[in-house]
Amino acid sequence: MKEISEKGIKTKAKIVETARELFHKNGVKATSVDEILKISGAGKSQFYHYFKNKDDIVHAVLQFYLETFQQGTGSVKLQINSWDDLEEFFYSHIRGIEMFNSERSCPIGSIGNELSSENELIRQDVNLIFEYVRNNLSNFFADLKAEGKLNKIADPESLADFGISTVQGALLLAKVRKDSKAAENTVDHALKYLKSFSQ
Amino acid sequence: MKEISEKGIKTKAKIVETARELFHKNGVKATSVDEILKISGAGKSQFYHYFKNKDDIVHAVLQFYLETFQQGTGSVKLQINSWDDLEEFFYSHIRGIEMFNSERSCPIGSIGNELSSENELIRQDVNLIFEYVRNNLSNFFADLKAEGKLNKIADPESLADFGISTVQGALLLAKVRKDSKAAENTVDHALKYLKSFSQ
DNA sequence: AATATAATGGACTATTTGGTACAATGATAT
DNA sequence: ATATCATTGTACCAAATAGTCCATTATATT
Repeated sequence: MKEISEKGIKTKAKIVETARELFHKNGVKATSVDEILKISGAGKSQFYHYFKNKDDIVHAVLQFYLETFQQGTGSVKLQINSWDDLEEFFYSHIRGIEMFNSERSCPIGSIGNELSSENELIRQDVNLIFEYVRNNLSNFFADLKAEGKLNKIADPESLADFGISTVQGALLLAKVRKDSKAAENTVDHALKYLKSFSQ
Repeated sequence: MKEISEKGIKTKAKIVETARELFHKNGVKATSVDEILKISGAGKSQFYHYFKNKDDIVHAVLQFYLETFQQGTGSVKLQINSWDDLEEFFYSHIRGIEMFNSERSCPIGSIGNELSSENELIRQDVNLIFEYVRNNLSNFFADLKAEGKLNKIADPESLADFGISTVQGALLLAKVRKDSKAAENTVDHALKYLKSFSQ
């Protein structure tokens, strides 16, 4: 496979989209290649024409998420330049899980949890995305601090860690509870804490 | 299987212990029944003598965790009667993952993430444990409040949600990063926030 | 000792899994 | 038109999986 035609791009994208949905809904290990193919309408030869193996499509799905963040095309915006933006960042995750009746957690964290111990490359993929998010949060705090709008004792990076963790934990809790209320509470408190450094 | 002998109890316990370790290390779906048997040294007939099916042993493992909490026999203590106890609750989780070089997250949350969408009973098992932990945290805050030692605006239950979420998120982040520092940061901040309600 | 019941060993099976082989078709550039 | 290369359909395979069956051994009760 050297080149890839317009048609091929479509086929490939369809497979990735289907895989993404199934991974999010049921998990990676609970999703068979055959199921992806059946739903996407593609054949087996198509799948292995575009992907080396099953791990490779997990990689492709994670790549998709990263690009979505980078291009700002998803429902979660990482252009955080104000406290309002930060609020929006947090609450967009809550809205995200509510769209699925709190029956799913974070599609990225979920893959990280399931496969980090088994596949080092996938762990790195997930980590890369987390780092990307972390940097965006961290930069927001650092910028505020440079402007003297954030308490001097505040450490931007550790606050960013705190931000990611609370979101991940909140989404997991929502899924286990099948209720988004605890996640909302978590996010409310986390935001309140972060804002307490504002000055 | 009506009664179960001393010997049987041992065999069963050995199987549960092995399963618990493997589920924690690799995940439930990544662990085959055969692998559990091979490592525990038990045979197939033994397994299906004591457990209905694979889901049933996941249930048994979760039951074990619940009992460990209830009996206070594990490394995480839920008898929280002081801020020191709460600190210990949080940091014992950090120590827990560091014991495994930050290559594992919470064994319970992990199962919740992997199986909640597929098996409703297991989701309820995990939820029950989370509720148990939540109640312990919540009661601590409520007691403080009753004594006038906690800010009146503080809501014990939502603070408990916040506590569980941060721990879960912290552990997940540690696993994906293969580093416990971010988890420590998270826990530090969470504790600081919770203590800010003290008075 | 006889009986009942629990505990084991291990072969077997049906199904699902990820992955391959290979031929056939479609498009495209010269 | 033809050679080339991407795309697709489908049959196939070997390995792994969860779960069954049945015979045998251990243990305890009478």
